[in-house]
Amino acid sequence: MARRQLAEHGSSGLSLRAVAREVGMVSSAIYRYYPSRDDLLTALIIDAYQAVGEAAELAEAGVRRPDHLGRWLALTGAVRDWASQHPQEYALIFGSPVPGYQAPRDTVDPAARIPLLIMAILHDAAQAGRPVPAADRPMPRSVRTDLKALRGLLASELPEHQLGRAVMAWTQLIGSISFELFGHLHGVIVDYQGYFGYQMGRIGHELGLDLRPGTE
Amino acid sequence: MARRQLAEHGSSGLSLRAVAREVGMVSSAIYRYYPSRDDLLTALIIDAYQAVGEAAELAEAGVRRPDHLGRWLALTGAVRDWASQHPQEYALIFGSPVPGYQAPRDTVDPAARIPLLIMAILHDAAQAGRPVPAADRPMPRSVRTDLKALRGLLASELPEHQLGRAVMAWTQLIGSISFELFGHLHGVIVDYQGYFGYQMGRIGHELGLDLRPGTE
DNA sequence: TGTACATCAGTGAACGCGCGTTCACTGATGTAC
DNA sequence: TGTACATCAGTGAACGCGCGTTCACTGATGTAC
Repeated sequence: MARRQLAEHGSSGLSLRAVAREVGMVSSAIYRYYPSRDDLLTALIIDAYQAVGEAAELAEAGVRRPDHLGRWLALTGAVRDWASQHPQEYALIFGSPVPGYQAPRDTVDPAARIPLLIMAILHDAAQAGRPVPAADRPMPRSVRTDLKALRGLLASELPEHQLGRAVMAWTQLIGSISFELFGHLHGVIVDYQGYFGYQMGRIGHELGLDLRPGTE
Repeated sequence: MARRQLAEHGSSGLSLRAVAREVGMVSSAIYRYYPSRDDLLTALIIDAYQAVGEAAELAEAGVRRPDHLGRWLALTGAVRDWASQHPQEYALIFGSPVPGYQAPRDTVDPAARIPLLIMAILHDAAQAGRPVPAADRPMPRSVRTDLKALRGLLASELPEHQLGRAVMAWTQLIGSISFELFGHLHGVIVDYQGYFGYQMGRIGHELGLDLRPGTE
């Protein structure tokens, strides 16, 4: 019961007592469900990753499969929307790490949901015959090694420089949302949504998602 | 005295009592220098912005003026170095906002130091005859308006799309450092420094900092 | 169908801790005559 | 050169608060016979 309530409610404050308050229980009752604060925190973090991942997947799934740029834009827009609707949960997963808390392995898979979705779009684009933009500059050997390992992990066929672009795109997506949410563009950008869309369009362009298929 | 000690010491913990401990005073002594925790926090934030700004300026100033890409790489490398040497201070200014704290106007100027330096590099590059990359996609009217206002503020002559790229580059710089520092690339990237340099090189390339002068 | 007991979900008081803030104070340093 | 007083930098005890955690408990629900 309370577990479901927790899952539905989400966390607006991240202390054990705040969570208890939110679900209308006394703080000690939480210990019926989680052995300690850190375990509660882990559950909240996993919940948040799943929630944002689901939002992204849902939006992305609503776009025609061959429209790869559209899928990228839907995904990124959904992440931004989710973040602005759940700023506390967003900060919990993408803000400063909680001091003294070490994330366990269980958080890894949920955290990978969105990056995997991005990779899937790039994969589909290549599969559909969309040319992968050429490498525009030399990549250091060590970076190539890291990205080769990643490619093995994903069983992907994309070239390293395209995987590098994907990791950059994922970094930029979260970096951009954090900058907006944490107020670093205050006084510079007024139409955040417009600026975000423009940015993500440019990144999608760099990923080659708007290139005509079969032009390689 | 204690003020200087504070300035030299920096903040490794951000609570008033932690700062007092660090400078070897009793917590109440802090009130001799700052009327409240929020004022202390403001001072620490300004200090941190100035410190990272100074590190960036110093590194950038060490590069030959015509080497615009080198200046960008020096600047970004210095910010990353500073961040990894002062993770707490970095999180204070670029991590999740402190709950209940509202940054006053005094933080605006120090916070603008690095973005202004980035703009200066782009300005110098254009001045030196380096062609500014053409706009590659249409920019929404609202974004154009925001960037025009920014251009007025800076008394700059750069075209809007180049200013947009500059804001993106600034966002990417901090986004990339945060991703590394907050552990989001754990297990994916091993050689963080190499990957960071590669990334910043690509961004400098997109800014046109490696284009031959006079080729426009 | 009724009684006896076990399981379960949650309560409420208490603990020790670090926090921001206040207040009366102490003792060293500087200034006036 | 010596005394009297003001200023200053920092001390130490105390406050109320929210935190994570413990513990003995209560009362509702489920199961056995």
